[in-house]
Amino acid sequence: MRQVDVDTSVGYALKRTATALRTAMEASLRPLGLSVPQYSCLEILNARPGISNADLARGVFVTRQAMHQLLGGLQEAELVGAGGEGRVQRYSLTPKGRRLIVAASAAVAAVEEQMLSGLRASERERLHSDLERCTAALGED
Amino acid sequence: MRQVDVDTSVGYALKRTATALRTAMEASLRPLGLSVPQYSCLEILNARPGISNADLARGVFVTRQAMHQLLGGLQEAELVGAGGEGRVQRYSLTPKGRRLIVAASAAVAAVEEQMLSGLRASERERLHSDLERCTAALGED
DNA sequence: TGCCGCACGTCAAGATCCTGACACAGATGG
DNA sequence: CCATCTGTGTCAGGATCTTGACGTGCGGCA
Repeated sequence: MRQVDVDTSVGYALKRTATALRTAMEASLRPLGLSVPQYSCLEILNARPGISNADLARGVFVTRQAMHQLLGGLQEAELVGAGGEGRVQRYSLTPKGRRLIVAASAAVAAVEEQMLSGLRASERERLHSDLERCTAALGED
Repeated sequence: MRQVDVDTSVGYALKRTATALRTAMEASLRPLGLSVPQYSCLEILNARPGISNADLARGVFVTRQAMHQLLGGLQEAELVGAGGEGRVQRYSLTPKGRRLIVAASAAVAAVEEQMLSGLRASERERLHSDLERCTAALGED
């Protein structure tokens, strides 16, 4: 029976890296008054305006309920606006939100650049490709 | 100013993979009655018997308080035992805990094998190396 | 047309984790 | 020898996320 070794396990390395990245992102976003889920929400909202609550939740990897109250806070801060015609509310960034996401995205890009500072461009693409292959392999139930 | 693109960002790919791995691990460990933090705790406890609460917390990437009540549940289930001489309690696996971690570790190893099924051995080592380089690059404040 | 499945939004409750705080043991340095 | 500091265990309190459930609208299909 195969076992798991903490030192050689790719899964543990993945968790370590993900945790370090999240910690660095939190520190980077704190001056802007944003948490990581809030930033993720704004980022996706910037890329896909008019998205619904449920689709947004899937993009940030949280439940619809969590996204719901997350959006409540962002609307309170006047960073996102809700404009829906039917039953489903469609959200988009306010001008204030658009200004903030530019700075936040740059801050996160700097963190990501620091994380990848030891890798060349070809190695970065290789890492990205490997990660997506792993995600795809886990997706097949 | 550089921005973040959801499709090409290594950070997002990292988050997607880590989330997929955690979800698969939860499904794999549920039949054994273990959550992911509980499994992580047992795994580290198996590798380093007699470890303290604080060291354990650092290994699982949670706070000491969270680890404290996590250990409470594991002691309730008689999977770990506490034997301390001084002020610091030293924890280790019970025979029951040792039996369970063997099965749990095998289940998690199977999930990890599925995740890496599309990569050859050399590619796996390469991925592991790249991830550790990223972690190291983020560690330098 | 009418029915049924499905996804969405939303409310309530519970669990998990974190922040803040306090007391205490052991190491360090005057 | 004593003061100080760091690390640890522990106790609330609060914030965040999840699970579970309910009502509603929308689209496929007989």
